[in-house]
Amino acid sequence: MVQIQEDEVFSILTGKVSTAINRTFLRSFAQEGIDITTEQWSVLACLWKKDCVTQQTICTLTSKDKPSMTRLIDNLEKRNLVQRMPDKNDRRNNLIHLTQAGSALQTKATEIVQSIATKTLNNITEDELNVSRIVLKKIMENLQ
Amino acid sequence: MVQIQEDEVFSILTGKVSTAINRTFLRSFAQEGIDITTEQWSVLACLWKKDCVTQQTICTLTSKDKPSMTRLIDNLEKRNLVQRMPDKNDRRNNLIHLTQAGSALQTKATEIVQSIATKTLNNITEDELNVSRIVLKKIMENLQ
DNA sequence: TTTGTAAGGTTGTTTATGCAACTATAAGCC
DNA sequence: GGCTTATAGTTGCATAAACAACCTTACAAA
Repeated sequence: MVQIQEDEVFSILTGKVSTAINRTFLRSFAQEGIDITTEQWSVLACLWKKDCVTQQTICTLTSKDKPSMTRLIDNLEKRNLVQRMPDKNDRRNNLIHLTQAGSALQTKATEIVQSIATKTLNNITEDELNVSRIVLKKIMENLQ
Repeated sequence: MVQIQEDEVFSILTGKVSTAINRTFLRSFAQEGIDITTEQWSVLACLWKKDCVTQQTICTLTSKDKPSMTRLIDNLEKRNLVQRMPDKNDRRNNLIHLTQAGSALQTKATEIVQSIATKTLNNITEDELNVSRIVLKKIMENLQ
């Protein structure tokens, strides 16, 4: 049995790492004059790959629940970055559509995220990164 | 430069892993009839090691900011798990003191956390874990 | 001793998560 | 067709994070 106490792995349990990354995200976006949160970015990132999908689809892609998504989309609509569209084929669905402003953010935001990733992963070797990928994948499977 | 896109490392950026762990925490505690959140647990865990410390000390240990700590302590006081005590030597300080109920949780909660850790890290080798420790440490330094 | 500054905490606002309960629409089954 | 069940989305409530602004107490320097 793996004994966990007081080490770096422990801190992932307490959310230290993710809140640190989240803070960096928020500050970097704000610094560049982009007024969105990390979570809003994660939704936009889905739409930049494939626009006009249902809220449920985005839920699955981002591992968020339906109420969270309702409110995220609410906030993105407030900022005029996306728009809810009715689906003629299934009236239960909202199709989430990027506005022009939402599309326009892609280049800049992607640059910022890339630079955060570069900074965050500085000094970490390709091998270490590959092991981490495996570990993260196993963790997600273990939590299924 | 490390190119980040669409992989497991990416998902740590989006917070997927930490929210999944957080969900597991909440459910496990609830299932065992312990009505605390992950964040409340992280505060209690500090106090179980050393009781009667200032809020600021706990902030540092948990990497949370002062307003977050004020409210966490508020909620822990509501549940009668800790108590704010005045510090005679420096009246700016609140010394946070475990109640009997707060102390009593330690054994059970520690068992639960240990079992979550075991489940979460299932199938991960000692070597992989050690690399992950290094990577997490580097990430925290990079974000410092 | 007075004044400036630093440190510990609190409060307000916005955003987000978890869960439960709810509405509306769709689809399968008798 | 009518009933049941599943799916998509919303709302309410409690908790938590980030940041800014604020109050109180301590301390150091002029």
